[in-house]
Amino acid sequence: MTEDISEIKSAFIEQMGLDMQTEGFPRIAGRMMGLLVFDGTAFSFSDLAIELQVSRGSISANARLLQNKGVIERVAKPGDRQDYYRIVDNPYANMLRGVSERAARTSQMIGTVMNKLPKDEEQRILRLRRHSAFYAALAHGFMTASEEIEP
Amino acid sequence: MTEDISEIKSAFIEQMGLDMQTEGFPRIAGRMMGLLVFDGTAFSFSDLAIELQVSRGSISANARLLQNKGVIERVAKPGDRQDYYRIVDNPYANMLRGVSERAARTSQMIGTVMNKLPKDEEQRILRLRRHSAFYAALAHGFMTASEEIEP
DNA sequence: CATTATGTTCAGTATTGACTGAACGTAATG
DNA sequence: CATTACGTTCAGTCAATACTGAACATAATG
Repeated sequence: MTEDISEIKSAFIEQMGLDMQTEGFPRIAGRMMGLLVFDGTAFSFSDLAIELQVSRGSISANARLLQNKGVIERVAKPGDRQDYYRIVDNPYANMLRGVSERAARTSQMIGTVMNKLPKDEEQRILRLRRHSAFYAALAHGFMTASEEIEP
Repeated sequence: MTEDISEIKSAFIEQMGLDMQTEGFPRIAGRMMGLLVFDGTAFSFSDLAIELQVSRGSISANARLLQNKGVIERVAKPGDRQDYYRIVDNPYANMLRGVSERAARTSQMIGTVMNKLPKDEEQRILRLRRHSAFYAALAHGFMTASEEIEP
């Protein structure tokens, strides 16, 4: 019943890679996150490259990406000048806040378009209002989810 | 203050195209949706091709895409054998349900991985549990948003 | 039946973006 | 100072995918 852990691990990592890819992120970013979530420990820059079997260039790019998203953080190890990365305490709330903000921005953008329309365009204004409300609801939903995770 | 409507319109359409593109959909699908939202009326197949300045092949592919997503619907006009498309009454709730289901599936996938781990892997199980909970919260957030829109 | 209108399919093209690997700059080490 | 370790950058490659346009199938029209 209990498979070899290393098999479970690599399956999980690959799955995370695919998931992130369908969400529009680079696959390597997903695999990197998967590795860090699964093991929980900090990995050095070069260990990441070895473990994930990718070039250092990719590690550099994707580590920065995940760091900017607030998903991983850089930590120092005394007596070692390599960069170490680990998953932050609650990566998910950070991610959600990001998505929520993007939705809110889109909602506002549509509101701006709406306000440019002459007053007598009632039907059109109504449609755009619904459209804007959709993104507002999205933003709200993400915020709710983020608070649910990190109360 | 009030710009020419056709300018607002094309700006809106292009913006929708870009937004959808960043969400991982074809740009034309976004523009098509933008046009249909902005005008609210049904467009014939060939009018869509003309208005959006794209090939009929693209209209065919993207209309099907949006139709499968429950965003637009095909309507018939008496005395005209062309296909007409219009935005459905509430496209947004449909979209949200789709995303919500995807998140729920991922949450379950992680749960499955979790259950394969031996019981003494407590820390790892805890990390995966949090991870799974994240996607569950996401799915829940989307559902909330969908209900908020379409009570 | 011949012609026209309509939508789909598919091969080819263009574009986008991820990834590699080598060159590079910088800082630590001896 | 020379060497080594490290991370970044960038040009080039590869793969995925959007889009076009022509060929096609189907059905309506005259």
